[in-house]
Amino acid sequence: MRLNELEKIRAEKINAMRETGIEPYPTRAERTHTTAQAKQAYEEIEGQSGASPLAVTVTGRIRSIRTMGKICFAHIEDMDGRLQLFLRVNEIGAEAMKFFTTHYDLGDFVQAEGDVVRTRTGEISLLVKEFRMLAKAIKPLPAAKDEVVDGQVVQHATLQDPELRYRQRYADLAVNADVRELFRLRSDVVRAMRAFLDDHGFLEVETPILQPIYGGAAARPFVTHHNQLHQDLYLRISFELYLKRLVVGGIERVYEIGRDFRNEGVSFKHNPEFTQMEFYWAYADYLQVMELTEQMIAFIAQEVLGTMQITFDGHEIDLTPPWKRVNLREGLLEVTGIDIADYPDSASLAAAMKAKNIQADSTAARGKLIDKLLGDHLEPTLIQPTFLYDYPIDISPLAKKLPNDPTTVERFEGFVGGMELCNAFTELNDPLDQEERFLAMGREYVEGDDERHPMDDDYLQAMSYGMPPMGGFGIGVDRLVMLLTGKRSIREVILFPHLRDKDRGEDDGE
RNA sequence: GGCCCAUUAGCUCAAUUGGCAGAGCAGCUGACUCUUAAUCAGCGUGUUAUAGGUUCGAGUCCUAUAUGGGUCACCA
Repeated sequence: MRLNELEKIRAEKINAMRETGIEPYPTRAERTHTTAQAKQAYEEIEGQSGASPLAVTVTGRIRSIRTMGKICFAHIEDMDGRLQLFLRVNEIGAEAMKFFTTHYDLGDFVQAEGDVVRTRTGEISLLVKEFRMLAKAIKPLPAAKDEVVDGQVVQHATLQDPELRYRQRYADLAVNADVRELFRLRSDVVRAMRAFLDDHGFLEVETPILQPIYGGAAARPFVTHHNQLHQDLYLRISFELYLKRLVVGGIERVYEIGRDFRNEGVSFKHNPEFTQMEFYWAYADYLQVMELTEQMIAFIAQEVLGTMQITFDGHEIDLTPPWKRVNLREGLLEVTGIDIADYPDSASLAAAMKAKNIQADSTAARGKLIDKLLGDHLEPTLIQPTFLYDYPIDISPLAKKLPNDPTTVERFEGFVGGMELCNAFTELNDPLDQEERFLAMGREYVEGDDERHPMDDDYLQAMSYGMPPMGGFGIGVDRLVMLLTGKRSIREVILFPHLRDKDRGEDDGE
């Protein structure tokens, strides 16, 4: 390990401690109270006359030290918060005081035992009788200093460099309490989502991440290889086809929360691996799924934030159901003046778009053009929660056609804050129709669009055994967390977002 | 992948038309028995991302590279 000047000084303290017979990395620690428990316990007995002193043992990381000759104040931080340690020569002796001030640094993990007291300025503190090093830090944490003004923590210097924050998330978490809070909230979101689905009779399952045939979404997969089986495998791009197999098997309400992998561009809203939740609901259609969706999101917001009013990207957003419902064709007509029903093929649609000065690739499929219109012109306007419904069939190969319109499928997407949040449809359960769609996809696949669906014979076989009508749903959990925390970058809500490898760069000819 | 911006001390940031690289925090030395961004006195810790180039002289100008950020393309 290469050490800089600061680190050498700390490493030297480790040696000095060992020389006096003190182990700076002891095997065990003791704790009777967290910092918050200690404070709470003290407040409960504080007023009582004749109460005996509250003796506690706490543990945590040293976040501040203020030495004042024969006394010393230091804050330690644990997962619950902070507690001030109050060391006095009167209490521990000059030798122990000297040892503390010369061997203990910011960032060290310590254990301290003593009585909880209130200092003259009113802060509940631990009057230390015994203290012990639990783990000596060699590297100084990135400087972070804050003060509490009117109950608000004001940060004066923090770790801000995004690269360092993402690559060394441990340091980010250690010094930025709001980051810890965000990931606690993320955990709350997932827990609330799970509770909602469990309460509605859904069974949580786990399906393969390594798949011989990928499918369920239009995305390029990661490829890997099983050595002993001499078999290429794909990291899943969605759970869809496996979860629907389970509905064939009789699991009428099923969901999975897990990781999807897509071998595509990285951006502020795309990470190569991201957390997805999908559920499938037998005997329901997309309208019922729509209702359940708005209830679920509202429930999660209420559970996690205590409100359905959120602020995202400067917009006040109200998640209270029911959400606005807009027919895709009508929505596009309103913002672009183009009625896609008037243009049944891609050539005429592309021409209509060009007539409106909208860039259009006339060789693209009609569905792709509609998707582009949607993404460029409609999506950014959908700030308040909105369901867009009824999508063109050619970008929805797993969704069921409208009973009276074979060009359109029963599909909706939910948008909030100008961002796509979820996607759902009435699932196609006709195996012959599905085979035709696969074949059509296969043709496009061969023609070079490597994001199209390969044929999945086993999935067709499953459907051939009989698949009940059902509604299906998928939501990007990371995006939901972005929405609920007001973060514009997906990297802020993923603990270890993907970053380029810093140590390479020479030998991988791009 | 294209374009734009950034990269200076452990952290946050300065540095005039190209002219000796410097502040706060933390760190080191000392003082201080109720501090809390503690205070006071002293100490500046650096391959200015990397490799070249222009120049008497480069943190500053030019080229390339790396990483990050933004944006466009891409993206159910």
